[in-house]
Amino acid sequence: MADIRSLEIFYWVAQLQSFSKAAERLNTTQPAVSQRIAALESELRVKLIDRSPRSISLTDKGRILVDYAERFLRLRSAMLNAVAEPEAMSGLVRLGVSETIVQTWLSRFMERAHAVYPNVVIDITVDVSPNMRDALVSRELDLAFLLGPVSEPNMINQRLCDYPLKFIAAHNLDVGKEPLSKRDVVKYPIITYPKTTYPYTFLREILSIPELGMPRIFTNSSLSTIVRMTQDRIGLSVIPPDVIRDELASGELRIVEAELELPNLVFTATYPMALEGGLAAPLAQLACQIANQERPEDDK
Amino acid sequence: MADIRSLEIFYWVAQLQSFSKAAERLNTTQPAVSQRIAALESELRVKLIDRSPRSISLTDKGRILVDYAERFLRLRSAMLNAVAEPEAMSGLVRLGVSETIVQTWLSRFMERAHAVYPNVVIDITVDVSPNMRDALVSRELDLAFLLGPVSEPNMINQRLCDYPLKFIAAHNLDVGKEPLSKRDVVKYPIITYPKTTYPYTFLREILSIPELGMPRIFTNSSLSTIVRMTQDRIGLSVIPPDVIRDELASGELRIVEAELELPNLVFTATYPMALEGGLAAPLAQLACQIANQERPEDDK
DNA sequence: AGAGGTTACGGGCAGCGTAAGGATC
DNA sequence: GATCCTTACGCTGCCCGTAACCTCT
Repeated sequence: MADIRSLEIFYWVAQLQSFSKAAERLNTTQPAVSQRIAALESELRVKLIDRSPRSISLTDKGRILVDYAERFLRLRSAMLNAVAEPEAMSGLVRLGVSETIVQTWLSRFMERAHAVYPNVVIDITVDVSPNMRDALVSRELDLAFLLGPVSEPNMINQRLCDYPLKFIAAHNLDVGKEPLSKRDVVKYPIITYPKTTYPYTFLREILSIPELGMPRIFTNSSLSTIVRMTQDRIGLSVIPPDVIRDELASGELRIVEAELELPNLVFTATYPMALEGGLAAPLAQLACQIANQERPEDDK
Repeated sequence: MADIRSLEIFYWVAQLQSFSKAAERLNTTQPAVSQRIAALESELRVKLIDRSPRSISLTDKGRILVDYAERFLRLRSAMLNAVAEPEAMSGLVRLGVSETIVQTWLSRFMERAHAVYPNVVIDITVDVSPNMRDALVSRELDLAFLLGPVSEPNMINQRLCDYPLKFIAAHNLDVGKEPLSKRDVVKYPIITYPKTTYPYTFLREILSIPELGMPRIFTNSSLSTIVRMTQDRIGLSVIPPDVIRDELASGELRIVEAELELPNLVFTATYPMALEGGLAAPLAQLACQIANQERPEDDK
């Protein structure tokens, strides 16, 4: 009676405003969801959901129950974190990751995560931060490592790491020895993150010189392509040096000093409150450790 | 996973420090309890209970889990009270009742309770208050209507009703017209509640007259027997007039005024916090209404 | 016709109760 | 031997998934 699983299912139906989406989210079938909700309603002797053919909405009692369901899920998370061994944690976490993180410490994170939580399946999606922000809000992601805090209610942001942005050039691109002025910089095409992201908008703003018109900024959603383009001397790229540590070490690429003040990229682990299983919080914690620990070269 | 039923069972095992007692309490068999606990332990990958052959004790993790289990049960109660129709409530409530209550408004309470919560089974035990206090502490009762607040931690007391104590005599017992002095009173045997109860100890205290020795106090755990003894002119009884409303109305018994200050009997509905199902709290609430509503004669 | 929810049906498995086993006093 | 928990085993009933159905756009 009053099974917690039913409440979890009801919670997701309420969140996603759809039986079928909830079924997908919970890795089950739509009839199963339908049945659980029906059972819950008959058990409580209360109608919880108004089924209009085209969309569903919660009744008053339903709205109250969502609140309780959320408290149940939170309590379960807290309980599992408090008493269960990590091996006991299981489930699927939909993790969104910014490509910058992929190029730096994601693999280390995945290793550790799998070691600590061997029974947790992590589903990774690589995308740009604005998309992931939307996906978090619409509950398509459980957790994301992305750029900047997400200032939505019910979102928890945990700071992971700061990466400075630098101008990067191929070793054989002649850019002189002195720090570049703004006018020097705009002689080259600039290669950086996609238009929807903060680095792009910032560069577009700061590099605008009225007499010269728009700077040439090439964007690419694939970091490795940006790196490749830089190696091919297409232009200067603006990325964190941390993602090209190998190329810097081998001298293939180098940092070009400039007189421009570039902001740091701040990454956060962001997740909605009250997630089922409570996997998001400990994984964010783990990511925080990984992101701030010594670099792998120090291990050897 | 992390079924609330398992937590409920674990909670009772912890409370009663016994698998078999928990099984009895939950209307199931001892192997079923054993199995649930084993499943819980393997699910959390944690040992929860130290099984010594002669007694069991909780591990550290077990102690933490009891706390969470209690919070789950409380949350479930709150949820059911908030969203469920009363008909959805079901289960067994072990109710202890003082005989005074039986003689006054218990039947009305049972009627209403059955009307509002048709699927709740109430198991009534009539006993004296000190026994019920022990039974509450040892969790053999879920709820009791008894004398005075029970000042135990984790017990909730809700005031139900005050009944004045009076000296009662048979109509044909000659006791004069004037209010009786203490010396008048002790000429008669006094018939009242059992030795373990507050009225007895109070009377024994107040009626002690050094020159005359101990007053004769007959005690009886059956109120109706006390009434019968009073009718049979064995002596004066000290009981609340409310329990003999019919006999007073018919003139068979009468109140005898005395110069003694007798305390009121204060009844409370008392139950341990964090009970499963959340039935105790609403039933106590209902009892409070019944106990304070107009008397049945006013209905007609 | 297609999206979205309900109803019908069959199979798998969890959980319960009965019964037997084992350990300690 | 008595008490108390565990293990073994068969059965019931729940829950899930497949599939057919309904309804509204």
